[in-house]
Amino acid sequence: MTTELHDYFLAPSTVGIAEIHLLVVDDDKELRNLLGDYLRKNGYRVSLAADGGSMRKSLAEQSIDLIVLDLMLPGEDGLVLCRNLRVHSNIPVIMLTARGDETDRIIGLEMGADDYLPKPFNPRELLARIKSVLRRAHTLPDTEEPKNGRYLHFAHWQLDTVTRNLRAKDGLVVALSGAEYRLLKVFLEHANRVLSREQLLDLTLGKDADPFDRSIDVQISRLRQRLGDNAKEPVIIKTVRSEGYILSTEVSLN
Amino acid sequence: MTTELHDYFLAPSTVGIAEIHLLVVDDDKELRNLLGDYLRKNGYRVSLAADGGSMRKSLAEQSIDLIVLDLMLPGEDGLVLCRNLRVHSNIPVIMLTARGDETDRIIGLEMGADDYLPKPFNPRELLARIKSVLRRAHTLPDTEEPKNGRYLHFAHWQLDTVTRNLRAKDGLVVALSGAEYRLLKVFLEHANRVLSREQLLDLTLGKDADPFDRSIDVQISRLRQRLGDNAKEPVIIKTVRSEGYILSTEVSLN
DNA sequence: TTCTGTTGTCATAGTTTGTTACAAAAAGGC
DNA sequence: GCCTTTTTGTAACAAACTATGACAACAGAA
Repeated sequence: MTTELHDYFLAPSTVGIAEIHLLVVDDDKELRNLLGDYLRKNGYRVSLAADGGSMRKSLAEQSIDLIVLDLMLPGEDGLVLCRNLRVHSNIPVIMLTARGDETDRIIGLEMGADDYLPKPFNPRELLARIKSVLRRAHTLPDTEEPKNGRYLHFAHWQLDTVTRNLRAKDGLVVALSGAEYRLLKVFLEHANRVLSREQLLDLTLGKDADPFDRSIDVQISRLRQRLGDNAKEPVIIKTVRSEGYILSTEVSLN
Repeated sequence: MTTELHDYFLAPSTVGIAEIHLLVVDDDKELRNLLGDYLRKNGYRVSLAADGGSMRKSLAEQSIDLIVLDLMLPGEDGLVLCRNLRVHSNIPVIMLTARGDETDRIIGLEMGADDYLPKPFNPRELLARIKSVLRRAHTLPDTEEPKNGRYLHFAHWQLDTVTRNLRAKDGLVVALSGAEYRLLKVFLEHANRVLSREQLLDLTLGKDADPFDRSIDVQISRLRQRLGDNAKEPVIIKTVRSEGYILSTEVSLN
């Protein structure tokens, strides 16, 4: 009896049963404590941070499920923090901002926030958004897409869900076929995890695996070519021998 | 009471994304109809359902933007329905419930409702919440898109059922032929759903499908040209290989 | 009638995707 | 090391599918 990788992915719902740990980052002490109390009263474990430094400290020491981040922070800007979070982890972020300005909202989402809440807000509203974002974030395997806003972020690549293009910030555009798009999307949704051919088939085509089906290999090969990833020394999608493939986001493509 | 000519000009009947389609699910017939009338008077398109069964039927047949769901339903419980909705779709839900009980509110949000309204409520309150939830749900960082040529978001269009013109908010008017009009109308009525060639033939011509009929393909091609949608990279009407076509209003669902 | 625009059919070209076959690479045994 | 087995990469082929120009039939208007 072997333990299959598959087993690890079947029950991420258990994550939701554990106590969920939020990190509230706001420089306004009163608001911070108020939020902390309110969220605790609603069943969350809550840590607080006043600035980017203590935020990083908390992140290093604890396992955080979601960050509530004020846009305006002394020292570092919330947007910068948010972008860094996006690049270095996939902890969901809800941004708070002083004005309900459309521009801010766009910027917030561009920077990779999972949701956005203009001050002043109703705490109930925040609660609802936290739940909603967590729901999306924890729907890891199968079915629904956690498309937050328009793009899926992959370092500084963006997968355009409308055109099915992959766009780099520098303007480079890569057109993908349907299958390539689905495959890459699945990888992005499960970044930094090994995905077996079985899983990939299931997640892209809803098909179950014929034990000797090489179609995934071929699609991987095609996708790598599109992404400019060399199979001999792949940087984006790596092969895990006899297990499957993994997309790694710990990659800088400069 | 006379109908004046100018009424026609002021309020041409239109089918479009602009018209938002609500589904009210409540077993109390009187309240249901009352709500329906009230919401229609306020500019929404409204469907009604008395129980979980007819709710599902409506959802299968029509493109619904938001559901107003009573907590207490005969047969299936509203909460269960709500949770199922959450799992299987992302249509926003506003829950109605008999008591203004805090517990219920929490439960409602737990189950994934986007908002919650205790009975008895002021219909204007419901209206406000509907707007608020829709605003949140439509959190598309959309509109301006590049670049070389026209890239219009489809939500900005309206199909005029009198003149059979397609009108853009910016004043642009596209005249459609009869077949194109019927086709687009069907797409709008079933936005964000994949429609098979068979269905499209049936819905536009009442014809059933000859398995080797390419006429839909040709009409799609013509419609795309009218809409400025490039077949290589369609934004409005996308091809779903071996399934059919889908009109997407989201800058999403894959 | 003639003219004009609409619509279905057909034919052709182009795209996408799974399968197969074989070479190359990796892992192990000796 | 060298040989064998297992696994992966991918070119090449084939099958399935889609896009659309061209044309003819048709309909309605002038």
